[in-house]
Amino acid sequence: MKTLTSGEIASYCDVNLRTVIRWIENGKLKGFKLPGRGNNRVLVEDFIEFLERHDMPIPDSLKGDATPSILIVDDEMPVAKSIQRVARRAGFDSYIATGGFQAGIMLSQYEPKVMTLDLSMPGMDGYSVIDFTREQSKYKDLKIVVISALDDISLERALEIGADASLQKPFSNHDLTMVLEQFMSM
Amino acid sequence: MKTLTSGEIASYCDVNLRTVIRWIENGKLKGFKLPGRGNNRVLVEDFIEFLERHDMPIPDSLKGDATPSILIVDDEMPVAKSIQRVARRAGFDSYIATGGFQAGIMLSQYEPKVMTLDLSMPGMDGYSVIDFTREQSKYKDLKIVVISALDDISLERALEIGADASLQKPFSNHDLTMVLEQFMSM
DNA sequence: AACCGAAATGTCACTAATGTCACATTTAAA
DNA sequence: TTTAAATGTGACATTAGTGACATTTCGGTT
Repeated sequence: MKTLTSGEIASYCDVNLRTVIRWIENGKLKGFKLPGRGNNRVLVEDFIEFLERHDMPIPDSLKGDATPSILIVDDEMPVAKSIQRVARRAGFDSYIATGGFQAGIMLSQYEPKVMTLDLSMPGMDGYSVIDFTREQSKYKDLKIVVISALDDISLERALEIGADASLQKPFSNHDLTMVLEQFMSM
Repeated sequence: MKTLTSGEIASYCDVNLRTVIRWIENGKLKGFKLPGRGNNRVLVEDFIEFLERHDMPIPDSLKGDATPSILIVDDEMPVAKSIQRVARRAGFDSYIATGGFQAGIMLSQYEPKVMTLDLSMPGMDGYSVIDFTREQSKYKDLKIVVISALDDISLERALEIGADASLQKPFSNHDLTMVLEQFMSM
């Protein structure tokens, strides 16, 4: 729940402070007032929404974490570690979840940019994970990379219901790197 | 009767600590002082009233405390629904998760006060869920109620590794109500 | 092109609120 | 008990809000 002052918004938009206050007064920009003399505060999310609504450029410093991460979901630790190595070599932070429950908590906690998902984890339906994630608008920007030893048809089905890429085991480090770099730079 | 420190309020409002103290001094925000040097404390309800009075956004983490909820983790929807009925009749809000992944996300998102957990869900190790949850200080106050058709020994083991109560299937609505009421009032 | 006028934005000075800093002291955690 | 983190305080530095007025912008008109 980070907020911005009218002054910060003024400098972000390269506009006079007076103008920002008028935007808020007119209801063009949603904000609220502190009890004292009524200094204005604007929620970052409201400001971003405002910028998008007016097709204004969004400053990098507002775009969330400076270091986007990767969540690796795989019950086989060796495999997970090897994915992590590739990720690290490409310069990305990553976390490993070896079960569905952990994956859910870590996804919610770290808000990674990319999630690699082993479709064939015992006792966990990868498809329903994709389904459930895609239902939540909160994760609409999350990229899901399905990794599995299953056949092509299974991978295609995963793509159909919302995965963004698929890799068949065994995958080449090069292919994985390409996919990660592509998604992490978006 | 939870209270907040001046520092917590400062970070909630994204305002300097000095300012919060001034608000309290001016009577704009109701609070009281500790005997020591007069460190400030503010009742959550007073703070919420203050936020509402000034049309300021109310942080999710405070809304949660206002209406503590229950997360029901069970893959069998009829069972989950029946637990939910009991919860509702006792006056509690509840959410249902039918898989580990969903459970993780919902736990993190709703921050329920109590989680009922079916130990014998296919393809999901209930013990590891308890283990993982207990490792995180964030969920140290979460009450875990294990519900299972397994034998006594399994239930006891669950209690040993961190569950707070156990109920054997089939459970009586009365027993469940008692457990829920006990934990929800803590 | 030049002109016009309304609406939006910028400027300025002044006052009040908020932030900063250093340091003593208390709390809470280990 | 020890130790690190949080809090309160005073003096002072910055920033924000306001009103009145100047200036720019931008569309339509000549």
